[in-house]
Amino acid sequence: MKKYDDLLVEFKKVLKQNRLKYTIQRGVILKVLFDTDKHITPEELYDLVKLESPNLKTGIATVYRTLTLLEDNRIVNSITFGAMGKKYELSDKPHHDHLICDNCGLIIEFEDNEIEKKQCAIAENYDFEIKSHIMQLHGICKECRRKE
Amino acid sequence: MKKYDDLLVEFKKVLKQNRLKYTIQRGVILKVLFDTDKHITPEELYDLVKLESPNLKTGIATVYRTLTLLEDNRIVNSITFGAMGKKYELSDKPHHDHLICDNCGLIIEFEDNEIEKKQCAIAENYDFEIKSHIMQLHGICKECRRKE
DNA sequence: CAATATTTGATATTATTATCTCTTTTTTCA
DNA sequence: TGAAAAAAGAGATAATAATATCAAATATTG
Repeated sequence: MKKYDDLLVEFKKVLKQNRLKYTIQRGVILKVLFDTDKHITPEELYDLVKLESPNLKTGIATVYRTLTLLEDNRIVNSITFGAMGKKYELSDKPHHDHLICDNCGLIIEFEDNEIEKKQCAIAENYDFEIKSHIMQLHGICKECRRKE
Repeated sequence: MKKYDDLLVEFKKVLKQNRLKYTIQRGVILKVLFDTDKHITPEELYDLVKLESPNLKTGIATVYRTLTLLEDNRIVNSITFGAMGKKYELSDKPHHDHLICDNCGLIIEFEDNEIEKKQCAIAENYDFEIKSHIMQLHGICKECRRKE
């Protein structure tokens, strides 16, 4: 887990590279993401940002825009739930994928190097420059199966 | 590729299993999906349904509902594009995953048995009953890289 | 500090889902 | 069978989520 300062430095570097500007709003959003250790919806993040700096009057649009920006630059990643929206998390952990229980919403994280390698090989095969990937295994967790 | 009749039988079986009803609207939506061989948005599907049976006055809500129903039962699958919506396709091809160009939207389909096996092993390890999975490799395609 | 480019918040627009009443399909049982 | 009765679906539309637009405000550059 990176410290917040490192994360901020990385964010600023990314901004510079893309000729984008560092703003207080972007800083606050990153801070809140750093302080939150679970997957979070844009709406939840918006509420936390308002708590963190009430006098800033940050708009919801800025939250969405910043999340997209952070995701494009692999600083956060998201997972999509069938119908109902997306949840975001910082990418500051080693890369991992997700097992998702379609019944109760439980999320289990895992990583697998072999699969990662295979993915690279596939991309190479199609002459694709791979930037990121999404892998989600959907099903029913142990607990939910027990209840049925 | 299955024939439409087989597909319809499968659909009706699924409906029965879930104590759901077969309706003309659902039939038409399945038919249009069958006749369309590329990924399609709900909006596009809606327009095609109106063409297919103009006198039925199918509502857009029914299209969304039916897509969700079909997806829950693995008869169609969808891919999500970062910001802008989802696209659907019939699952009647052998299972495959997607390479997606984040620049031009190109979709390349591929399959890989080794990865599939590895996924099953992971699910088993966490005592998860796996129902489906999503794997997307995002990046920039050959053509787009050439242009840059 | 001035010039330039980018970001922001407010709000309009679009996409998707929820609600509610009326129909249609399925089931029940004479 | 074949009418009800029961259950589920449909369409219209309201509500919510997410994105686009645009004028004013804020960063960056030199």
